[in-house]
Amino acid sequence: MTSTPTSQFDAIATLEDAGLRITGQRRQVVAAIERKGGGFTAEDIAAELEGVGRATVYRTLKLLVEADLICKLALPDGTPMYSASRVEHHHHSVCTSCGAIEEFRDTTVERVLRSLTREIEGEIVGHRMEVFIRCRKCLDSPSG
Amino acid sequence: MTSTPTSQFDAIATLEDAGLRITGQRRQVVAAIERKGGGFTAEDIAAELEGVGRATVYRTLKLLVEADLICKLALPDGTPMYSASRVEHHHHSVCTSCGAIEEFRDTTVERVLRSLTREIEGEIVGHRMEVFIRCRKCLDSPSG
DNA sequence: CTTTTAAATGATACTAACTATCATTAAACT
DNA sequence: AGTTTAATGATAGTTAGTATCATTTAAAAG
Repeated sequence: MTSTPTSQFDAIATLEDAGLRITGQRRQVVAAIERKGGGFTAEDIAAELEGVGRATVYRTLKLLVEADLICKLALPDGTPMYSASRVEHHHHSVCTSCGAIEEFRDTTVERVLRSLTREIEGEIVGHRMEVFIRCRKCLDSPSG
Repeated sequence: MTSTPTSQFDAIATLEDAGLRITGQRRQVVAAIERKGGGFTAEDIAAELEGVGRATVYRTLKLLVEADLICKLALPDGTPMYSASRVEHHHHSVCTSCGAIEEFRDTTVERVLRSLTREIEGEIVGHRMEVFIRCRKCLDSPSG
């Protein structure tokens, strides 16, 4: 038995707990996200689910981001990508060659933020950190 | 005599050194950026410089980003912002209330990246970090 | 200085990633 | 089953850019 990284039922249950209606479309979006390995775009999902309107896809992704069930991040040029969340308080590595997105968890990032509390005027309410990489697969490929 | 944080002549000289032509439009975009305090959008610049075409504004901003003379960053919702660079290897704090953007320099961030070298599969080629805050001015204002 | 030439510009149209509107549909509570 | 109100989808609009290409102009050459 393998682990269930992001269970559809978790996501659906979380939406339900938030007082939202569980519609067929929302189930389909959640299921489509689970089928994706790394990152994906909103248009990926919209193209895959022809029976679900584009507006609904965007609305559902926004709900999932707000519920911390998925993350919205950006490539170096600003192109938005989404990624299913597996662990809390993580950050992302993004391969600039193949677009693969991985989560990583590093407590030192949290330590940096605490040290910034002394350095930054004002109250820290959030942060974003992305590390851009050339992943092992791309480095090992013939085009190296 | 006050310091010249980002001198127009620096930016123009850098573009010139890169073998680019120094046009009136590029001078105007650089001058407009210098007049801005914190962050700004491409449309801010385009609206301010009616004599310069929108496409040229976007093209020039891209050149300046590539030359590390300005940074492109994003608000929590992904809205892109630009900010003139004053120091190297810095990161940004963005006030989620008033949009003020400040640079900060923290060597611990660089230390985190070095520690990630051991944790992340692949080669780190870049990173982005933004800290979202409520700035002192907004915290101190009546609406607190 | 004038000529040359290739880079830069601006107008226009286009794309990507959303967001607003609003009539219609359907969860889910009773 | 009936009611209510959230959710949907079609459409149009917005924001942030990019592509095309005829025209202009910086700057190198003569």
